[in-house]
Amino acid sequence: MNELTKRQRQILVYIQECQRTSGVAPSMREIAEHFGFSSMTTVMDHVRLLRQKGVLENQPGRARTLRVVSPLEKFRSKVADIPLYGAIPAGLPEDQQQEAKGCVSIDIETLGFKPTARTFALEVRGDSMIGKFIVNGDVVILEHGMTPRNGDVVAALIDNESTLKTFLLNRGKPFLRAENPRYPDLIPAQELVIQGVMVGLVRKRK
Amino acid sequence: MNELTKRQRQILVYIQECQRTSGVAPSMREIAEHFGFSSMTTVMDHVRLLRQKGVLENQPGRARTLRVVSPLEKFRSKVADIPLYGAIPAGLPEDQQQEAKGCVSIDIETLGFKPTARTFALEVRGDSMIGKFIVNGDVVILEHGMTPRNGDVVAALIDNESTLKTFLLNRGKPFLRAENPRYPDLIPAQELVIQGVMVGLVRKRK
DNA sequence: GGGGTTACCGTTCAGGTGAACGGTATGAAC
DNA sequence: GTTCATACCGTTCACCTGAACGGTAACCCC
Repeated sequence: MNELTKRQRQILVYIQECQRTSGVAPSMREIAEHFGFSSMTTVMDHVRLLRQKGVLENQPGRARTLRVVSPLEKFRSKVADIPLYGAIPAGLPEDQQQEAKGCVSIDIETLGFKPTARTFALEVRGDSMIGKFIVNGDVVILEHGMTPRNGDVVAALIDNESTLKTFLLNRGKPFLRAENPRYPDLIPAQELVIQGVMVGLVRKRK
Repeated sequence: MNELTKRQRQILVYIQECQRTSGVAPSMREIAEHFGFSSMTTVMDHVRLLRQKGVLENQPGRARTLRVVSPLEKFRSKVADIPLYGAIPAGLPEDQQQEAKGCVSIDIETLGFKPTARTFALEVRGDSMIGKFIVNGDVVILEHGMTPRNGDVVAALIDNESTLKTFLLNRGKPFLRAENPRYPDLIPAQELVIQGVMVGLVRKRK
């Protein structure tokens, strides 16, 4: 009895579709029109059943408040949009999301961190950071203006290009180190601009 | 001139807040009530200005269609909710999101993969997979029922617990290998149940 | 001081909208 | 064959809602 019928599933999918494409839930009449119903009651019946089955919510008496309830609802947290830059030239992300080339959307619970206006993402090129288990193609999420702790991964501006390094405190002095035996650099941090501190990482299947 | 005034920002934030908390945009009168306006025109004026400045959209003539436009709008793709299991006992994720302990929400563009009902996430314990640059605390996203390719990371059921291994084809025969010199196991894949193939990974700051 | 912008008020109206009335047809279950 | 759930129709009503009318006050800029 708690199973959805074919028609009910169609209606649920349509409501979901509307929310995703236009961002707004359909009105009862719009649902009727879409399915060719000539009566409002038909829609009301379906909505009532879907609500009884716990897969749909609405605020009575108010327009367009239909909302599909997912089983994961109770776990879902806020989703943040983080701009993905191709490369960060000297300007730092002050002038904001103008030259973003993409967008990483992820919930803040999984990220373990509430993004700010100074949070951004970069795609990793090369394997200079395999020592920190970061590989080519990974997307790293960074926070600009954050004070790095010893051992943190940071993005630094080297030769007009963002490069990932490990931030180290050696006798109180900050240094940057590449995590790859082929590049055993150790650069005094003062000489460089630190663009951001790594706060997260996303990897997709190769 | 394209800057928002304090009042305009307040109204924009309120609209955003409504969408996030109740999932529905406020009506003009609800905005008026919230700010103590006794006239509808006040709200209409603000909405008109916010629309002119390109930070707000609405579908004329239809109720509750206010939508905040983000600068990242054009890059944003659909966000998928993936159940995060604490552990997967023998049953496999057939019985669905009942015993999920969390939810990973991420956009499908970043994930590089459109999740299905058989997609799930696991938290990595231990460093048996550091050879594949997967560390303790990482959240791996897996697809159940997918055929693994040579070298793919898979979750297998060992001693009633999900363990990550590398899937290898050795002279046509499938094997599972732990990516840690301390565990040089090489197990014929037939003896084990492969619960999923890794399709993504999320790491948060330690 | 005049013009432009912002920020409000009060009112009216047409139409969108949820909700409820009562009805029919179909198929599965017992 | 009766019962029940689903799936539709047609209509009406109150009120929510967007949109537009015209007006006032404050502020900044030139």
